[in-house]
Amino acid sequence: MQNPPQTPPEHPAARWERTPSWLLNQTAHHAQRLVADGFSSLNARGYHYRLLATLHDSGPASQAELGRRSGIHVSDMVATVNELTEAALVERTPDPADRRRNIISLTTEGQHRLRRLEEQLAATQDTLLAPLSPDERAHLTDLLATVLDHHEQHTRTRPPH
Amino acid sequence: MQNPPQTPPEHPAARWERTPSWLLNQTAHHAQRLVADGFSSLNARGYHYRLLATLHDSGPASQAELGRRSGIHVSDMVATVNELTEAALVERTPDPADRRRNIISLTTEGQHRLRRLEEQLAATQDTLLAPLSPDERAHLTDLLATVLDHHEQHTRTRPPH
DNA sequence: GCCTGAATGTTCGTGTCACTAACGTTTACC
DNA sequence: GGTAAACGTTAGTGACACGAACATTCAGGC
Repeated sequence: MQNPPQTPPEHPAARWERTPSWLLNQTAHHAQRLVADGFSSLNARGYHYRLLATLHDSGPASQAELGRRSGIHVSDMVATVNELTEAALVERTPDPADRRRNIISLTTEGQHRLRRLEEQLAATQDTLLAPLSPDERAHLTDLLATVLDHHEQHTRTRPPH
Repeated sequence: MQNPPQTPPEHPAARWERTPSWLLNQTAHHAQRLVADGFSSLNARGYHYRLLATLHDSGPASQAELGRRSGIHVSDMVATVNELTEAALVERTPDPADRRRNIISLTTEGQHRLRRLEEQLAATQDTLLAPLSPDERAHLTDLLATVLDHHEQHTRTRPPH
């Protein structure tokens, strides 16, 4: 049901198909599928990468803190840490200074895996933006960032931690 | 991305936060939330709008055909039609010419509801793109459409019929 | 020091979108 | 007439994002 230029009669592309939110969601869906496919070839999914990257960027932390940094919900964090622990990519150690907390840290294996996921992700970006020139890619990124930033500031009345 | 001068200090934005696929997904997520919120104030969700709009655009059809036109999976179509039927926005009539099929058609109420959803959606677009100028909005739409078209043609090598 | 209130980790459940598998019925093709 | 396809339906999965509840542990006010 694609609408090639020569689609004459019936469906000249419904109006919602040119709606920014629709374009955004559809494009994001394609992007997500590309990313997910790339990740799943390494037995990972989005949350895994996000957690590993967050750990690599700002070091070991409690699950709650990691949730804040990565944007992963605390309850999803549990499962994510479980999975990564089972794969030995991450370590869960009780915090001696605060017995409520677990300290999550990257293992060496985890760092390796992160690197491979990152390569995968970079390759995916290229596939995703294939039809755009470098200038267009930059412009798209800028526009998206502007929109995103705007809405994050409007929804995130986040208390400093 | 934007490093607005006032970028919060703590986390200098992990690298995945500048990745096109990330920006796309996050922005789409905000968009989807805006849309969903707007729709849910009218007791609807995305599939409802898509089905109503598809019906309005290309007229009554079987569920399978509507699935093809709207991109809604056949099995989800069942639930969507159920819900809309229950709300009397749509009618499900057995096709006398083909007893496998149901013919789904818009009711008058359904047309009204569609109009209200459309108004909602239009308002949401404006909220979504608030930080962009008209030119920027058009450019963003174009870029997204380009990417989307490219990937739709690449993934949809679907046999027609 | 005690008590209250907050934070933490955890389990369970919800919602949306997308998609797969299976099944019975009905139609179409050869 | 028999096989293959299409149709509608049910049920289930997966990813992502949230909410509610709960027990344990810590921290601040008094």
